Amino acid sequence: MSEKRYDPSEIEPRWQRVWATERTWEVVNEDPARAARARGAGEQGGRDVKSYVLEMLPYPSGEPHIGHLKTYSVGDAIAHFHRRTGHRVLHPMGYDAFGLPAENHAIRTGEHPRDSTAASIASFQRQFRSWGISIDWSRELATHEPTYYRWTQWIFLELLRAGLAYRKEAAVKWCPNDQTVLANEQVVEGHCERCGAEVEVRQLTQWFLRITDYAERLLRDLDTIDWPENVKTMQRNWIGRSEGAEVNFRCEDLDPAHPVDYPVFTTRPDTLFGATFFVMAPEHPDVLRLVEGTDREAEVREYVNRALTESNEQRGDAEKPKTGVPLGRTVINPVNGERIPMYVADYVLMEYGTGAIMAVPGHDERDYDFAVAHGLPIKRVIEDPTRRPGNRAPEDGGDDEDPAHPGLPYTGDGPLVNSHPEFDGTHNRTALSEIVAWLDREGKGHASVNYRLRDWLISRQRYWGCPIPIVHCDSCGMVPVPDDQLPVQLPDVEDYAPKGRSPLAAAEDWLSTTCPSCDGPARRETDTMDTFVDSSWYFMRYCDPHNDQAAFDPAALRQWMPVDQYIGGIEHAILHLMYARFFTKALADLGHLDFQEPFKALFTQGMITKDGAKMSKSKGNVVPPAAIVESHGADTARAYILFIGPPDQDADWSDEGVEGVHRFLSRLWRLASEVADRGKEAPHAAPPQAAHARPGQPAHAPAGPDLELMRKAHWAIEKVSGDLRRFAFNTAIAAVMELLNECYRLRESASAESERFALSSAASLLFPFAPHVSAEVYDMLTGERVWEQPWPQADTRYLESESYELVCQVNGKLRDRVQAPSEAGEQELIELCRKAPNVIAHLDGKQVVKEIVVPGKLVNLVVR
RNA sequence: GCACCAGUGCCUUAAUCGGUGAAAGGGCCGGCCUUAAAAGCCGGAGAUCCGGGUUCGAGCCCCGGCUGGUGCACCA
Repeated sequence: MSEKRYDPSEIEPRWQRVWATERTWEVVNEDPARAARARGAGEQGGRDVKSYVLEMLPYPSGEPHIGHLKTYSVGDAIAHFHRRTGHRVLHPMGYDAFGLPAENHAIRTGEHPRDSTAASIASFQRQFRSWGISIDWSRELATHEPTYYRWTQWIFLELLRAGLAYRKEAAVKWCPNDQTVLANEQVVEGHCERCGAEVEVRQLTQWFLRITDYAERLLRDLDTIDWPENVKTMQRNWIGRSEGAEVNFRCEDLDPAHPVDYPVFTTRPDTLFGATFFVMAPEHPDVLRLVEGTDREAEVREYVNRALTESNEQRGDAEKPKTGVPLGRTVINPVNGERIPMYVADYVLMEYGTGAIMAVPGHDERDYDFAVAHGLPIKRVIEDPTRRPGNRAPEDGGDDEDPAHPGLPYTGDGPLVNSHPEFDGTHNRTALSEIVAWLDREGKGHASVNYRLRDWLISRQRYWGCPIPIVHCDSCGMVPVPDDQLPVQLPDVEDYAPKGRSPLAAAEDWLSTTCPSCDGPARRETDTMDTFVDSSWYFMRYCDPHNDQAAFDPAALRQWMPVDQYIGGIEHAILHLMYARFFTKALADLGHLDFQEPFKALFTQGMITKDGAKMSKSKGNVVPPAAIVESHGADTARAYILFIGPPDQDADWSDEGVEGVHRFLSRLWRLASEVADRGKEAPHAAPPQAAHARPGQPAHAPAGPDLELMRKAHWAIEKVSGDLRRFAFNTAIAAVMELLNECYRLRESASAESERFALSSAASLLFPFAPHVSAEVYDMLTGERVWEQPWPQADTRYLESESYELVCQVNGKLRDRVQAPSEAGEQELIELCRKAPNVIAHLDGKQVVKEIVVPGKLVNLVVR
């Protein structure tokens, strides 16, 4: 027998060279007129139907890790499948090159971030090529290149001109370790998302993007896109829409002639009559004014200072007892004129609503805790319809319920009580809208919607980012850099170490400039942008990557956008995916685009773990993809990572599993060489193109082992096609394994022609997952290039047969099996079943009370 | 605490509409081949988290519980 062995180190570079020299995966933009015609042609436009397949761009740091291998293996499988099902596929690659890791590396080593980033990008490029990913390299970009960030700056200025970018002083999250501010989204449980340091609060003047203007649309349009439900839910929660009312509480204590109205936001205006006190956040600007010169001042000052210096984590702990101090002032409840005492307490947040709340301890758990701790009155204003008077609440609450306030706090629905004769007895949901209407008529409040989403803070006091194109002039103030002077280039600096201000402030030559407006002396803005700004529009740049007149030509975007299939990690469910949607909507409003959502469909892949734990350098359990490619080849690495489990779920890496997949590819290759050799001895064998032939007449009607093999092959075609459409790559690969097992089982008995057909079909189906060995095997068997072949079509005649095995059940238990003709009717099937020997035995002396027939499957006789 | 997802051989996964005796790979065991081993080929053992319900029939649907994961969490 042949001594040849499956050798990926020889096969893989050979096919990679073909794809590189022939530029197989490049697509060119069509001229707009033709593109418009193609769009008009609609779905059946065949080759002209575009498909934009995109994986989230990598952050180039060090070399690619196993997560990258998974992302691009998934994306490449989809890209190949789309190509072979008649789409023009755009599948580009780029690098999210600005960011903290490169800068931190520079601080440690002095190596310029540009150099370390370039080295890392080179390593990513090398490995992506060695994995055989089908990328259109002609569109490659990196966000740190001036040719790219010039347009990032232009977009910033567009947003500024539209009033969507602004500067304000605010209490912001500050990372003491990275010495920079953070976006809300980058603070995880009070710690910096990147370095884990505990985050502090600082008052700083910072740049923001007005994403909150888009809260409603970001929420609503989630219904228009094909994304995983859990990602949509996370975005909905993050946006946090609450419907309620804004209600004014009047304070006459300072100056009765000039009362002050303090608005509060509440989702429960139906409980207004139960408000027994009023609480302000420690940051509320009026807190100190309200106590100035009173005997409360000292205590309040002390409390506010303590609250402000407390870490987020300490303050945010929901388990912490409710603290606060009285202000010695009162406000008037607008619905009943009652004067209720004012407090300052740190459980009220300045950033949400108005920074002040009405407290309804009878129907809110936090207010209840506070009232109990401070001896404040607790009033029931909503009856619990399920509660029996005198009865303890069932099970829970029986022990820890406060006997003084049975059944409180109660947050459910029910009729109003103790409120107002007009509302008592009305169901609270009805009363709610009536009370809001009444407030509105009286000018004491109005319906209102609140969002949890905050504006996006984009300033970073760091070096390695996109400079903000603004100049500060003593006479003109803040002046945007004119478009024709972009980009504002990032200068070189000596010292990257953060000192609480941007390292750019030390670049004297760069810093001092002239005002574009008055030509007087001016200083440049020294903050850089959050890297999420860079990645919020890169998918558009791919459509027109070399344009030096504009960020992109709208006509180019019309050809490719939106992205048809976006692929990336679930960790970007909120940050990147929300920001990119915001940019798209803002740019659409400014007339630069004509679509509202950037990513039509999203696939989020799960994490690869090792021994159940996240891979990390500190744990020493990283599996570098390069090592697997080296030892087993890229095809094995790619196919294994897709075979390991459903791609949207986390999966644990196993070295044995890699061996198994390698063995599978090896068996495919070996049997294919054997069959190809056999074919040479029998040159008259028909070229096995049956997979693509119309269901017409086969050369001969296969029978016996040939028929079995043909059936299995067509079954696999059907199975893999369906699995690919639903991203079930693991089961698709398993189906090809089954097909190959069948090829081995029947290799002595089936004809060379059938074997060839089955094996070339297996290679064709495997191509999206293991392109090199599939191309090799297909070439050996057919002399054709598999990627130029259309996706195989299952011949339905092989999927059904003239007879099948009918399952005969008695009382739901399998008793026998008989052959039944496919076209047999129900009565015929019942007769067949009743005649089955083992069924007769079980029917003995019993009466059949019911007959259940599932055509094509079974007959169940119910007896008594 | 709330929400979502998941529990199938030793491990990782599969099982369209509820319809056969639960499938694949790895691991393990045995056989063939070999002087022997590896590789290869052939074969084997081995599972639906627990308790109820619906049904002629439940891994699949419903209810309750247990376990694990993820997200959110003082958002008024």
